[in-house]
Amino acid sequence: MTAQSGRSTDSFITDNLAQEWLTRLKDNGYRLTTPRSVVVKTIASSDHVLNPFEVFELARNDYPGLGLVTVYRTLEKLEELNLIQRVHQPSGCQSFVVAHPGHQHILICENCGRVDFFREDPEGINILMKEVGGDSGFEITNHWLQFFGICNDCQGP
Amino acid sequence: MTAQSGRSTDSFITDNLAQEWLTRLKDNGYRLTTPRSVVVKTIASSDHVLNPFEVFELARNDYPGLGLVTVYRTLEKLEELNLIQRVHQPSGCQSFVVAHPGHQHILICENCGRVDFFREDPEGINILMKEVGGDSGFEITNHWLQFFGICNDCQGP
DNA sequence: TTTTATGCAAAGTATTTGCACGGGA
DNA sequence: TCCCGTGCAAATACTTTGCATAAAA
Repeated sequence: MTAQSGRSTDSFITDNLAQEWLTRLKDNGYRLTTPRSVVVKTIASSDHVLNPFEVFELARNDYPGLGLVTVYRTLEKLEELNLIQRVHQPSGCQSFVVAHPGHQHILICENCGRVDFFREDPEGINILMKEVGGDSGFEITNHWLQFFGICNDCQGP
Repeated sequence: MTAQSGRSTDSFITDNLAQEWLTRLKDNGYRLTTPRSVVVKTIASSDHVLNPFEVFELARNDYPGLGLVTVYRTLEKLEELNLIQRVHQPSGCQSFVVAHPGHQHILICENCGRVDFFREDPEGINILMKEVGGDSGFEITNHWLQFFGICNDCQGP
């Protein structure tokens, strides 16, 4: 897989998202710098999972002087503010994507890394959680549900 | 969390499992050596997730000369033969546990790493998979469902 | 006897930390 | 001006590879 920005055709939304993230950073006492906003815009405008090096490569198109360390440090802050979330895949768990908080679950394209989110059927999962807890003696606190597949663009002709 | 073997009181079962794994290794052209069987027995007799270093520490109790590299190489073979599976947790995905193939899903104690497995309701998931696929245009090929909680032994008094 | 497995040491890879300098507020 | 953020380089953590020796078959 090659790194792609996957920029939405409606760039107004993603630019707004980047703006919102920058405000959140500022509100939390962090400064607004050029390298930081370039990294923020790169991630906020992508609907693909990106690992730190992919973010670095993409962001360097806009700001060649960027250092990989700054990418790591920015990812750390965005994750801390719950603006991005780490994505676990069979190949590893170094990639990040725009966070979708609440009871949303991720859907990942195995070919290109594009992600989509869906709201789970809360009843089904809750029933399953009770059953599983009862059988095992565990007190269930959390769950992960995610789907893998092939997105529309990656499906055959 | 400290590494624990979590050996079952009914050690007959787990000794059998280790024996079965050693036979599988042999059938696949791998030799039966002391370091290898010590590693195999360590993992096969544990119901906790274990990372390579934890396996190393536990196995060294039985065979002090063991090298960490042998642990890595044995884990590789056991994973390849689908006898163990990698476990993904918020903290990372370096840990392994006895594999439960088929439509079984994992339940992990956030405190001690003990695992249990449960069989999902295939109907419920299939329905959800169809819904999710339809909405997103993805062709769903696989899914992950896992629960986190506190096991019986780790719950308050 | 032949060939695989082992453990050490070295090399990779991924990520974090130390530090002097530059830029934001 | 003050002090946080940056990029480089070095350090660390984790995993894999090269190689001579030891052990299985």
